[in-house]
Amino acid sequence: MRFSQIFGHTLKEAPSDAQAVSHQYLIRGGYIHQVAAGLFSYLPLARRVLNKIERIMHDEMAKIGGQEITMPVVLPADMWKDSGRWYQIGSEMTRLKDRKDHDMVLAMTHEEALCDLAKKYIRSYKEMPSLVYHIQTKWRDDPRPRAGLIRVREFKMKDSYSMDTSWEGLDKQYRAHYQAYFDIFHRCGLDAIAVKSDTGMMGGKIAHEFMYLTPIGEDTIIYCDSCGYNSNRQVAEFSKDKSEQEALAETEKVETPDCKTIADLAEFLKIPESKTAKAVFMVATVMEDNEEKEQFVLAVLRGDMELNETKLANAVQAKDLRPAHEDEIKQRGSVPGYGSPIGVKDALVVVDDLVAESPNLVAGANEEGFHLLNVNCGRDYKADIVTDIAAADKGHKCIECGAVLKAEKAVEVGNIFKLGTRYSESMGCLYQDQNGELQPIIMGSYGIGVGRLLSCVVEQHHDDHGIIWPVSIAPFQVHVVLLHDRKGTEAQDVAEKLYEDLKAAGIEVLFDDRQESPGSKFNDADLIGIPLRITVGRRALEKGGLEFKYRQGGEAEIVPLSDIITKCKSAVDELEKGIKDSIVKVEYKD
RNA sequence: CGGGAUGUAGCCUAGUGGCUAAGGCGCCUGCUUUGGGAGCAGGAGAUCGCGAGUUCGAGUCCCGCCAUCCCGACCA
Repeated sequence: MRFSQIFGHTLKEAPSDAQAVSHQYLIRGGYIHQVAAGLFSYLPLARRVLNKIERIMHDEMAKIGGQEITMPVVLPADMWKDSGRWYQIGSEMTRLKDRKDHDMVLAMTHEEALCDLAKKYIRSYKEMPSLVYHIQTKWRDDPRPRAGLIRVREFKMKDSYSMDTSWEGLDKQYRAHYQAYFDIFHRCGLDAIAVKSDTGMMGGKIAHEFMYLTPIGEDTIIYCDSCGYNSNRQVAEFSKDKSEQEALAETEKVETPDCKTIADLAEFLKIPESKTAKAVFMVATVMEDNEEKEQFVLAVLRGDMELNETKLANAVQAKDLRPAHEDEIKQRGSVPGYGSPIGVKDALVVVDDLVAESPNLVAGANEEGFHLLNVNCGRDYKADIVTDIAAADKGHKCIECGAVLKAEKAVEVGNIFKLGTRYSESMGCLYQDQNGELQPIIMGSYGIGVGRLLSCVVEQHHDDHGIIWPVSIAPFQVHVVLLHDRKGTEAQDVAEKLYEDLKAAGIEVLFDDRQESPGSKFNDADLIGIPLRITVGRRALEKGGLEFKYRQGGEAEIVPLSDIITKCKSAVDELEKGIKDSIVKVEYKD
C-alpha cells in the first residue's frame, strides 16, 4: 500500500475530547473516526488490524471445533419475550417496529437467536456436542460510552455458543474456550488474566471474565500475589477476622450527637469501627409471580466494611437494586445515619455473616442522635438472610491463603458463561435423548469484543511517539520510508523497486512515497506503529545499504540492498516467534 | 438519570458587550527544500452548536434545547 493513497490521514494533535492513550493514537494515526458517542467508523488501517484479529479468532475457534454461522442484527422481539429478557432489560436494548408493526430488537447478544436456531436444527443427542460462533455486530445503548473503543454502543463481538447433552460436556467446551481465549489474547500480544465473575443477567452457574489490567479500566480486580487467587470485586470473597467472643451484654441506649457516619461514631465513643454495625437501606426490584415488586432491604454490615451490591442483589435475587430514598427509610421507622434493624418494619433484613457472629456491636437506635450499645443479631433483631454481602478490598485477607489482597483496575475483554439450561428451558430448546425423552440443551456462551481488544492492545503497546503493534496484528509488517533526494532519483528508484520486491516476497508493506519532509514521515511512522521500518535515503545508500529499524526500539542498522528481503523475513519470523513463545498452556482455575 | 466541564474552519487554540471574528497546524497553487513535524508567496475554508431573549449593538450576558467529554448511577 502506498501511503499517498491511503484513505484517511494522520493528525498532529488529537481532538481535545480524546483522553485515553489508545483513543488519541487511533484517531491521530488515521485508524478510526468518531461518528457520535460510542459510534465509530473504522478506516483502512484499523480494518486491516481488525481483519488480523478476526483471522486469529477464526483460527482458534476452528481448533476447538467451532463452526462459523451468521445470525441477524435485527431480531424479532418474540424470541426475547420467550427468554424473558424483553421484560428484564431496560433502555440499553433498542426496540423498533417493522412495517408490519411487529416488535423487533437490535441484538445485544445472540443467545435467543441461537436457541431459536438450535430448536430447529438440534433434534437428537446425536447432533451434540456442537459449537457455533459468529463475529457479528452488537448494539447496546450504553448510557455512558467512554475512552474511545473501550466502551462503545455498537461493536463487533466474537460470540460462540456451545450445545451439550451433559454438564461434563459443557465443562469440556468451557475449558476449551478458557484456553482458546488465552491463546487469542496472547496471539494478539495482550496480557490478560481470567477472573471469576458474576453471572449477572446472563444467568447460569459459573462465569469467568478475561481482564486486561489498566488504570483506565472500569472493573476492579481483587487478587492475591501469594496464591494466585483473583476475582472481580463484584464477587470477590475474603477471609474475615473473627471477632473475639464475649458474653452478651445488656443493650443500652446512649446519646451520640452528630454521629451520622461510622467514623464519627467510632471517634465519639472511642471504639474501633469493627465494634459497630452499619445499616444500609436499599430497595430491590424482585420478581414475584411474574410481577415486578419493590422490596425494601435493610443490609447490616460491620462498620469497617463496605456493602457489595452485587452480592446483596444475588442474595435477595433482585433484578435491580438502588439506594432507598430518605422518606422510604423514615416510613419504616428509621433515620438515615442512625439506622439499625431494631424496630424497623416492612424490611427484608440481610445480615453479613460476620455481623451475625460479632457480639455487642454499636448500632443505630433509629432515633436522631442516639445509638444502642451491645446489639446482637438474633437476640435483638431477626435476620431474614445471613450471608456474605461485604465488599472485598485491598488490605483484606485472601480467602484461600490469608495473605494480603491487592486491588487493580481492569478492562473486560472477554467472558465465558456456563449458561446451563437458562435459555433452553425458557425457550423450549429441547432434544431427544437415547430414551426418546425430551431434554433441554445444556449451553454455554463465550464472547470477546473485537474493537475493545484492539484498543487494549494499543494501551499495552505504545510509547510517547505512538503505537507499537505486535507483528501478529499490525496493519503492515514493514514500513518503507522514502526520503526524497534533490540530487538524484537513486533513493526513489531503490525504494520503488524495494516496494515491489517486498510485496513479491509476500511481505505486507506500507510505502511512504509522499513528498513530505523526513521529520513528518518519521513521526507518522512512529505514530502508526508498524513493527519494522526501512529508511531509503542518500545517507545510508552512500554507506552501501538501507537503514533497518525496529519500532519497539534499538539502534538502526545498515543492511546491504541485496540482503534486505532476507533481513525483513527473518525479523518478521523473529517477532512472530516472540508471539508464539507467549502462547502457553494455562491452568484452569474455577 | 444525577454532578461537573466544554462547544469559534478538518484539528488545536485566541477573542474586555463595540469596526470586516484572530493565529497556528492541516488543505489548494507556485517556487524552493529533503535525515526527526522546513521556508517564501498566494489562496480556499466560519450559520461562532441550535433557538429564543436582554441591548442601539451579542462569539461574549440571560433562558431553553442539543451535542461531546469527565465523575457517579448503569453495564445482558
